[in-house]
Amino acid sequence: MQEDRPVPEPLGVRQARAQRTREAVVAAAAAVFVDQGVQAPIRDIAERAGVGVGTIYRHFPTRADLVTAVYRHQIDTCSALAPRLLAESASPYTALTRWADAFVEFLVTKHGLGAALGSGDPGLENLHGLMLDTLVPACATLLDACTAAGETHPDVTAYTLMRAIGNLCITGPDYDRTDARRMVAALLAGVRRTA
Amino acid sequence: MQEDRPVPEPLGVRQARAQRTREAVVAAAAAVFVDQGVQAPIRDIAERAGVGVGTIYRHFPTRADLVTAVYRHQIDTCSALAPRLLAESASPYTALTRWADAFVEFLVTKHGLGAALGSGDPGLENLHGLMLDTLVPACATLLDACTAAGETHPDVTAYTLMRAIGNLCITGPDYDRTDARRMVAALLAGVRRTA
Amino acid sequence: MQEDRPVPEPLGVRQARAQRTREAVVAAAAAVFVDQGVQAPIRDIAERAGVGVGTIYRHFPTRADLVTAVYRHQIDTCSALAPRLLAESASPYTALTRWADAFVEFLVTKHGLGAALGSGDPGLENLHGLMLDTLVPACATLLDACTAAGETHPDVTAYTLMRAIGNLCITGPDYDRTDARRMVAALLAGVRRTA
Amino acid sequence: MQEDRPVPEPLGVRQARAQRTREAVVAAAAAVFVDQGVQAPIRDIAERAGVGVGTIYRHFPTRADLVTAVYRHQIDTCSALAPRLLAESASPYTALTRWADAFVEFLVTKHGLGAALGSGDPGLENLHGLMLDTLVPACATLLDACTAAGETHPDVTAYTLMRAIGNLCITGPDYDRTDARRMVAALLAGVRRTA
DNA sequence: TATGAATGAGCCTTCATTCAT
DNA sequence: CATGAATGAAGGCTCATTCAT
Repeated sequence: MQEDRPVPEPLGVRQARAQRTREAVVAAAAAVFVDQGVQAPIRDIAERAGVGVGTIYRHFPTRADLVTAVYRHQIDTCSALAPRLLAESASPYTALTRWADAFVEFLVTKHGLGAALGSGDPGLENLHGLMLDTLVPACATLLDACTAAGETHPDVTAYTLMRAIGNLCITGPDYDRTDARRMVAALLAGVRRTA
Repeated sequence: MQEDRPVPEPLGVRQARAQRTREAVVAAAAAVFVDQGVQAPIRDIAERAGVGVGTIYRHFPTRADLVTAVYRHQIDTCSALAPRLLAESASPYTALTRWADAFVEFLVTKHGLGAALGSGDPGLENLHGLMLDTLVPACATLLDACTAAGETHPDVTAYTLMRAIGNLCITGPDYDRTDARRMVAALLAGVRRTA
Repeated sequence: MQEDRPVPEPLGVRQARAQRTREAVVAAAAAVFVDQGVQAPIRDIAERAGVGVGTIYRHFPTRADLVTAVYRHQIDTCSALAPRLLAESASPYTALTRWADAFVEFLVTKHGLGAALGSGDPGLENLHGLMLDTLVPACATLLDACTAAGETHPDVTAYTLMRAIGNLCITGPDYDRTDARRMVAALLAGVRRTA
Repeated sequence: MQEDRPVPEPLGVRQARAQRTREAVVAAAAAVFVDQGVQAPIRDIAERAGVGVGTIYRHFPTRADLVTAVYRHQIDTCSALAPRLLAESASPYTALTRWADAFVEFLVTKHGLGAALGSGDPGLENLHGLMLDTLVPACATLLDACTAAGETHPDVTAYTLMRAIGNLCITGPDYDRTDARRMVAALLAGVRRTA
């Protein structure tokens, strides 16, 4: 007595359309976040995406869901970079600096994310958690290798280092990405163990 | 039922009262900023100060004016510390690290100020300007001395360094003042020229 | 060193104005409640009162506060009626029926209050509490006297009776105040102990 | 990539499936009404029934249609009870009280229906009409018999009585079904003509 | 000067309803 | 027939800001 689904195939069509809508929302949100920061009104995002506010809420019940979606892909990419660099680089510390370069590049091109991470804003805990779950382990891989090789001080944790790098990437009119890069480089130089 | 005006007060008395009101507002704002951050509702500050909201607007037309007033004294103190440390310390770099310690101490005890500085929030430009006008020269005094002594890289500007330190002092649940101190120390170690 | 209040008298003027505003809001709310019920949009009430929504929220932080204010006076009046009727009437039961008449009259002229009382709507607990605190004791005075005189069944509580009367006063197109009065009369006849 | 239509189903099969869907919706609605009242969101009902919201709108264009469908069967049962009780009972009044007991039982176990009936909510007129068309005649059968036997006051109409009973069955935290039963019994006692 | 009542723009969120597939 | 994504009107609530007294 099997249930024969009345509409088996057309579902894919609708799902595809919904997926496109979802992506349009994410793209619009990313753009608006650059302009206005992650606290931008939902309505602005909806308008930019050309959808109704209800559509945003359907796909992303909370603001944090949307923020997370916007940055997830890039966070994953950044995370996946760590083991690759570790394998390719001459030393763990070199890998760490290269990875930090990539992380900085990611942060400074995502205006507002750094501030979002540091804001402690409730409702952005998902994003915070995402960072913790993906980037911190990636960073830890590199840092542990450095520590094992005696290249860095052992009392610096991956989380603290990432948070510090994130903070250093909060740019503004008189402190641009070049400054951020230079300061991050200095920070890494500072944690290097002078053997 | 005529209005019987009381004897008009001497001008000095009125001004003194206004000054006291102003100080009460600043004190209340400082307390509220610690609890709620610099974006706290004006009304909360007014209530804490025991004045009407209009009074706050009279004394501080913009929020930035209030934020600035709250931190001005401490900023001045911090600024005045620089030449003293330079005179007392064995080397310019030592003076710089000590001064940074004091600056970090100031920032991490002022919940939300670090974030305010880094937020790029329009309306907080006054505070930004205050930093520029007082702390940057103070920091520059030390940094220039370091550079002159060949202790630091010459391509690090006082403004950039201050901004970086400010960012590193944006604390949170998992990144406290101890972490901030350690990261600032690492940053300064990183800008030191290894002669 | 006494604080001499700078503005002692004008306060009364403003307070009087605020009081008038408050009363205008209550009057508008009463009218709107008749038209739309107690769940009417706050904006509608504000428009009817000729004030901004903020003014409503200033005076009545919750909807229940407003509902309560609308009916408080009449509830108090109704409550105060009970001892008077008890003193004037030939028997406690007569007093009870007269008081019920007054209560019914109050309810049926306040379209929506009966439904509000019976709705169990959270947020209207204040009103419920007001009823409990003022009308139930008034009713109990009469009912206890009846019971003491052996005129009514002792297992009917004042609260239950009031609630029942309230329910019977939920009128509609085909069940008007005349019907409500008749049904309440029948109910009271039913609780009368046939000696 | 041509659409390969499956063999078209016989009409009867499709209709049967539609009927099952309809019944699933009614069952889900009944359950949701108990939990949330008759104003529950349509989506909640659709989810509980495992269908899309569009399906509900197809079968029941208005909310009242759905409410009506949910209670129709029980209303019919209750209605059919009247002549049976009249035949079985010792007196018309006894039949009336027994029928009222059944009606009360129906109402108090259907959370929210009593309030729905008394709310005067436009859009629930269908339900109102259903009551009028089926229950009122049933009640009238009994009431007319009572009046003819001189057991009740002739000026109480069946509609008014039913409405009153319905109102008395609006229960809440402090007025439960036991109270409702007692009050209905009192009401009926009150309309009894003391010969 | 100080007050604080009043204003209303603005944001959030829910949900009834439509319609293309 | 069934689906459920999309829409957008509607209502709640907050708070910066003004201004008459």
